[in-house]
Amino acid sequence: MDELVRVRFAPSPTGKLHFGSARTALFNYLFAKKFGGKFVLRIEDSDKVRSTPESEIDILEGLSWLGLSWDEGPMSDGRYGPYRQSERAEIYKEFIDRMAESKDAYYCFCSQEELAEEREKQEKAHQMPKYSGKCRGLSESDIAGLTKEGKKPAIRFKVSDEVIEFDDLIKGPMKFDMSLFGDFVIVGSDGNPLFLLTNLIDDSLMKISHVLRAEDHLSNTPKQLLLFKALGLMAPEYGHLPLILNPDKSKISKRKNPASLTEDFRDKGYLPEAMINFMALLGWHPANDKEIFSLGDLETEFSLDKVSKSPAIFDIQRLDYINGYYIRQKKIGDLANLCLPFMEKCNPAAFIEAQAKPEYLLQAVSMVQERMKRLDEICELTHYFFGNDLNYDAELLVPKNAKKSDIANYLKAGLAELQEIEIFGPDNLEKTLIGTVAKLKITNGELLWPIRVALTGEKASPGVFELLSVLGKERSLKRIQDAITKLEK
RNA sequence: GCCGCCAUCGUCUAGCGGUUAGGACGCAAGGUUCUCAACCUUGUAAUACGGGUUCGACUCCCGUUGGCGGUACCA
Repeated sequence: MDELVRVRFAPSPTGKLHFGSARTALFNYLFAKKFGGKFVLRIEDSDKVRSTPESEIDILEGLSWLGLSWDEGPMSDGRYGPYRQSERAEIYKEFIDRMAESKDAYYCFCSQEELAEEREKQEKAHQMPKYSGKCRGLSESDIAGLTKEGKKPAIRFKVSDEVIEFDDLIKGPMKFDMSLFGDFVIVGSDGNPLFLLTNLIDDSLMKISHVLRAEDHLSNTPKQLLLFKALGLMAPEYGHLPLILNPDKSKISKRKNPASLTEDFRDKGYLPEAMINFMALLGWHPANDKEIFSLGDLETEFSLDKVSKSPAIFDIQRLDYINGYYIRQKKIGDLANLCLPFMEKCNPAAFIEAQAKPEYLLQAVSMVQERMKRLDEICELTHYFFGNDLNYDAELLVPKNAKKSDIANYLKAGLAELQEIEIFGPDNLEKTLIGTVAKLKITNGELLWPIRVALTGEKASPGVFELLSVLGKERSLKRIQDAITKLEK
C-alpha cells in the first residue's frame, strides 16, 4: 500500500544548505509527520556543472543537525530510489525518448545566440520574451539535414494555448494563460533532461502526493501540469510557500543576511531547537498565542491552512531571543558540553583548563547561562574564570565620581576581611562584605564594583559573591591584590 | 514591459462583517539590584490609498500604489 501522504525535499547541491530551503524542508517534514506520511529527500544534481559533493554533504549535515530525518533518500532505504538525479539517467532516458517521438514536443536547433537576439528584440518591443516556435514546423528531412551538419538539437515542449487552472494548497485558486508562455526546453542539446522534466518524473515515480515548495516555483507549476498531461501521469497537489526576505525586502541572500545553516547558524552557536522554532514561526502560526514549540509539538500542531500567504522578513533579533530562551532551558551539564567545542576554538587554554576541571566548568557556565544568546559567546563571557592574566585599565576600577585612593582603600579593607573567611561561600561572603560596607560607611556599589572589576576585568558580570565563591579564595585574593597594585602604581 | 503572488504596529503575526484591533521580538520607563543579564509591571506603535457592497468594513468586490517572484538549453 502506498501512503496517502508522501512529500519530498528536493534541493540542488549547488551551495550550502540555505536558511530558506531549510524552512521548506521543515514544512514538508511537518506535513508528512502530521499525516503519518513519508518525507523523501531527493538530491537534484542534474546540473552537473554547478552541483558539488560538498554541497550535498552540507545539506545532509544541516538537515540532520535540525533533526529533520528523512524516511527515504540517498544512503537510506527506499523503494523508489535512487534518490540522486545523477544516478537516474536510465530512468529519464525512457521519458526523453517518449517525448522525442511525441507530438507534444519537437527538436529545436536554435542556437543560444539566436535565442538571445530574439529575446532582446522582444524586450525592446516591450513584449514578454517568448520563444517564437520557429522549429515547431521542422520536417523530418530538415531535422535529418541539420543533424548531418553536426548540430545537436534540444527538445522543446509544445505549449498549447489553453488556460491552466489549479488549486494551490496555500495560495488558493490559480489561473495561467498559457498562450503567454513560449515552448520551453525539457532536454538540453547535450541530451540531459532539465529541471522541469526530471523534477516531475521523479515526483511521479516516487509517488509524491503533495509538493510544498517555495513561491519562486509558482509559475513553473502550470508548465509542469501540462507536462504531466502529455506524459499521461497523475500530478501531485502543489502548495507554494511564501518567500523569506532580507530586511530590505529583497529575496534572502547570503550577502545581506546570514543564510548558510551550518556556517552561519550551527557554527555560530545557534541551537537546532531554536532554529526550528524560529523557522516555523516565519510564515506559520499556531491556533493560539503560543510561541515556543519543540519539533514534536510542531509535528502535531502544524497545518497548512495556518501558513501565511505573504513573505516574511528574516529578523535576527527574534532568533537571538529564541536562542537565548532555549539556552536558558538547558540542563547545565548539557549546556557545558555544547559550549566546549566553541571554547576549544576561541580559547584553547581555557578549553584545556575546563576539561581538567569539569566541576569548575559547570559552575562557570551556570553563572553565565542566562546572559548567553549564542554558544559562541562562551569565551567572552567566561574568560576570567580561566588563566591568570586580566587585561584591563586601572580607571575601570574607579566608579564615576569616586577617587582612586578611596577605592584602593576600600579594596584593602575588603581584602583584609576576605582573608579571614574560612568557608568561601556566597552567603558568608555577602555577610562579610556587606559588613565591610557598613563599617566604611559607603554604598554597596562603591566596594562591589571595584571588586567585580578586579575579579573579571569587565564592567558587567555575574554577582560578586557568586564570582568570589566560584573563583575560590586564592585566585580571588590575588586578583584583588593585583587591582590594588594597579591603583597605586 | 508582460504574467503571477502579496499587502495589519519597525519586525513576526492574531483577526475570518459589529473587538478598547490581540500576542511576541525590538524600543522606552519603572520594579528588583553590586554591574550586566534574567524576571515582573507599564508604555510605544499598525489596518497602504481610492472607490464600491452593506445598517455596519481590517475583514467581501474593483481599481491605484507599492513590494516580491517569474519571464533561461539554472534549479
